[in-house]
Amino acid sequence: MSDEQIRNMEQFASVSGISRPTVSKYFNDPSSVRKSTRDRIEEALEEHDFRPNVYAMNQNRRLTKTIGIVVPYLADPFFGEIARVIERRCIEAGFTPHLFSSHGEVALENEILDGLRSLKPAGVLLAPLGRLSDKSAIETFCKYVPTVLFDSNIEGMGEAFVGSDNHSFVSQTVEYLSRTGEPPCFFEMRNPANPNANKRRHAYLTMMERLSLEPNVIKIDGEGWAFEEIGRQGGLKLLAEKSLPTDTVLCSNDRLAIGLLSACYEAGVRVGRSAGCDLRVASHDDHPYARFTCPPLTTAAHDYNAVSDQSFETLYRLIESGGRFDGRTESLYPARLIMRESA
Amino acid sequence: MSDEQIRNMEQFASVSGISRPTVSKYFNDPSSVRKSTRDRIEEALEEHDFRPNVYAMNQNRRLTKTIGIVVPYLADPFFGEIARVIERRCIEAGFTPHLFSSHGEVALENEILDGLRSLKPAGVLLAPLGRLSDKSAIETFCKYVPTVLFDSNIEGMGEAFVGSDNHSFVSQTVEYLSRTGEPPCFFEMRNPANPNANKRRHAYLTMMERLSLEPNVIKIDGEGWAFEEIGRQGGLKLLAEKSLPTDTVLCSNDRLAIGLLSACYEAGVRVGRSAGCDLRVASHDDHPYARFTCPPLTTAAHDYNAVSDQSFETLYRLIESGGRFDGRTESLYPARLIMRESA
DNA sequence: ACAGGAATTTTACGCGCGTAAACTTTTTAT
DNA sequence: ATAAAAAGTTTACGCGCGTAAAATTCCTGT
Repeated sequence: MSDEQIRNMEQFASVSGISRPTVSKYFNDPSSVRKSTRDRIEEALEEHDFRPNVYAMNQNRRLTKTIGIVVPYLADPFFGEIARVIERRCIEAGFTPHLFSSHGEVALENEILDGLRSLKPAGVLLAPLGRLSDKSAIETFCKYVPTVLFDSNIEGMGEAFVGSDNHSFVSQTVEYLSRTGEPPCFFEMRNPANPNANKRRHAYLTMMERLSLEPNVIKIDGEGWAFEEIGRQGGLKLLAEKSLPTDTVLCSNDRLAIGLLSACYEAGVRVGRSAGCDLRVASHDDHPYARFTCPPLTTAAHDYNAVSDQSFETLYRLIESGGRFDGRTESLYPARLIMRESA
Repeated sequence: MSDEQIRNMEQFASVSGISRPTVSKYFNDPSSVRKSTRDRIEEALEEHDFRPNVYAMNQNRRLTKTIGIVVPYLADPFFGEIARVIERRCIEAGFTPHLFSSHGEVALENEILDGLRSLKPAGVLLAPLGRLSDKSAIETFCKYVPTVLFDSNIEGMGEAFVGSDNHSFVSQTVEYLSRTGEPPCFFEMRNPANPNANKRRHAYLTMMERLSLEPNVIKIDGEGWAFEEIGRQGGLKLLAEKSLPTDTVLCSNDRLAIGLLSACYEAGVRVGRSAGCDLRVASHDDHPYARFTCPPLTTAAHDYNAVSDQSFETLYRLIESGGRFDGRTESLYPARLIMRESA
């Protein structure tokens, strides 16, 4: 590596013996220049390790190579994992991902969207807060920025939605549970923030009807994103009151189930499907910690990779199409039942 | 809000009746202009909602208002939580935080640092991977960018380090455990990625010696960041071989402990401090899930807020000081023992 | 009312690169 | 070999804002 510092593309172009506009083309898309020139540039690149100024690059470009990724709550390992896979796809495709977390707050979600607009990203992958989201803020945002929603759907927002097929999740768990024991009651938050929760309740009710079983929805109190604690408190209350209607509980999501299992342990209720157990608990999501609960949690797993890949692919097509699709598409991925000890 | 779109600061300045350089000053630091002008600008701002072009702003600035935050593994809720608090501090202080996760990979850590350099951030808060980190890459990075290390220390790197006092963590748990029952053995990974792990082992050995007790370090196999699974496999092996030397296990960190508790449950080993239990398990970190394990985990808690605040404060002072401190400082925060059921 | 300093305006330049147009060279196809 | 097409070069302009210097206006205290 040479000692003299290259300060701008002009200087770099001259030391590499190529004109600046061509070098500019190269950095925009290496495959857009002839192989022989590409080689010369890359040779010079190893010599002088020059990187074009990000700000100057993007300031006067029609479209940046930036992709925004917004998740509602990054302390949830589920989103940590999704973000990881999506980031990787972006980088592989030559984009620069920018990751944001709303941390469960509408104000922050709006701030992020605001800031994102001034980043002028090529596109945005948005997993909104859900019920709490400021619909009109998101709608306005989507008007200016090509956006694909994922994980949680808000009707009509964004050019497409990619998520999991909640009916597939619930139908598998309900079918399995009612086939192998008492039919499940459904354990959820009274005012779920996430729209998936509503879809899951509906799917539960539909499935129970189809199986000619009596549905039973248990709604527990609590607000916010501390689902485990909410599940735990709700569980403790139910167990103390002995008001569980069946010996089989299907939780809306794994984080609630983690709290419920903790409550069961504390209350001395044995959870599991083997003989001598008092209660079966199952759930949905296959949270990264679901396999470490006591007992390990039977759950319906997301196809993390499929959702991540499809989210990015859809956004990529959207960007290529100039930011608009003809119609809003929804891609839903089915679940895979993961049988563990809890049910 | 007016219908005519403001395209640049020039136009905004004219509609607000202020000169462009003054408007520029305002956006750089609102308190740097007279209150009367500030009011006029903010009035116009409500009318036309103009935001200066980020790229043009930063391109020709001595110092951007960007702060980079790098964590080793974002799917770990511990870092999710820390990132949340730090991001908030940055925003409050008028900076724009950019969050990155190395996802446990050196190559990615290096890429992030590379990309960060071209972002020309005012400063960076870096929680390195640790043992796996490319020391020379980090050293080079720190030469160009004012950097404060946090969570995991690499000797001599960065202008300062802010983290937890591992001795405080371990001394409290060891003291408590040996006072209330059999002295603990120490449960850790054979090749821990995180330097805190080494400090904790040393602290354990020191404490045991001080208490005139026989130390016993158990090293389990496994690589990577799937600590829970590593802890679980290690635990299953130990329990099957019945090779645990004492009935009290102190884990290096909570994620290992979560795995170990899962193994205990599977093996039918009753964990807890009450009568009739086979094993006591304690640990360090107060992971967000530690209170939901079965039984809830006795652990030594980080002062999350103090570490986050101090990290940001230190970086802020560093930026104000022009990017260099006279000497490298290390701020260590003590732990708080959290007694739960597991020990 | 006035001096003195602070704040603002004017003027002017440059940052580093995208991009367009016209021209020249190289490659590909006939 | 020759024309057509593709790729590269030259030249030139502009993006939106930071920033510096000089001129002007404003505010504060007396």
